[in-house]
Amino acid sequence: MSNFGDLIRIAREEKGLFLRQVAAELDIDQAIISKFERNERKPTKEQVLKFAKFFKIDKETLLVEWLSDKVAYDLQDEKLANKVLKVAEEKLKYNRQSKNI
Amino acid sequence: MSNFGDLIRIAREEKGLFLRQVAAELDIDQAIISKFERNERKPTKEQVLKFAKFFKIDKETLLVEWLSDKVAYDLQDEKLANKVLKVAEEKLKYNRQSKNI
DNA sequence: ATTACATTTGACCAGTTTTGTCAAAACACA
DNA sequence: TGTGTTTTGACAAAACTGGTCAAATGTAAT
Repeated sequence: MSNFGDLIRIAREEKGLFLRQVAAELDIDQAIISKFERNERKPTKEQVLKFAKFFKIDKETLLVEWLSDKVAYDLQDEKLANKVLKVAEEKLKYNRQSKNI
Repeated sequence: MSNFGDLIRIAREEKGLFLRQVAAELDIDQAIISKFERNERKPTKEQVLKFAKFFKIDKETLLVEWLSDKVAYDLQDEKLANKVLKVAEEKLKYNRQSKNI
């Protein structure tokens, strides 16, 4: 199962770059990027977009990876996770409809 | 579409109680409860359980309502919400399997 | 209109969590 | 061992949460 960290680590290695170089390019401390790659820290949305641009990864792909990591993390200890996801989906559907009246 | 705030407001009104009274009973400031009822603030998990107990609402029902509000809120501006939910579900499934090896 | 009471709002504080910075430690390997 | 990379951990700054309180607003009866 993929995750945000894997995606950016693989992308970096495919380009043969060091953390230091990516750090300089994106203006993010290399220690933080190291932590991103090991899923020890979650990036901000802005940072996700920086990575997508730099590594030419599809923006949506990376955002979905990042957001789903977050949701899965929030629900990891919840026995009710599946119910929660289903209800959340309904709520989002409902909200979209309400908005478009 | 229901939400946490509606559930506890309806429960309170069915019992004919004032915010002040619920506040005293649960030891939560009435201003905060007012905000919960209008979904202006999210309660903590402990508070959710307090409400469930006091109003005799099924614990799971209320927790699902609360957690799904939170997930839906996090994803409300995301066009990718549905993809995210699907991927998050897979991740949770995967994590549970990995744990039980 | 005034009173009495309930609810809502907003400003403020405190505590927690998140994010960024840095240098030292650990690792890899010639 | 020496060189360069990555990881770790301590620390501070910034952002976010949660609680408290009083004033403002809303509501209904007199």
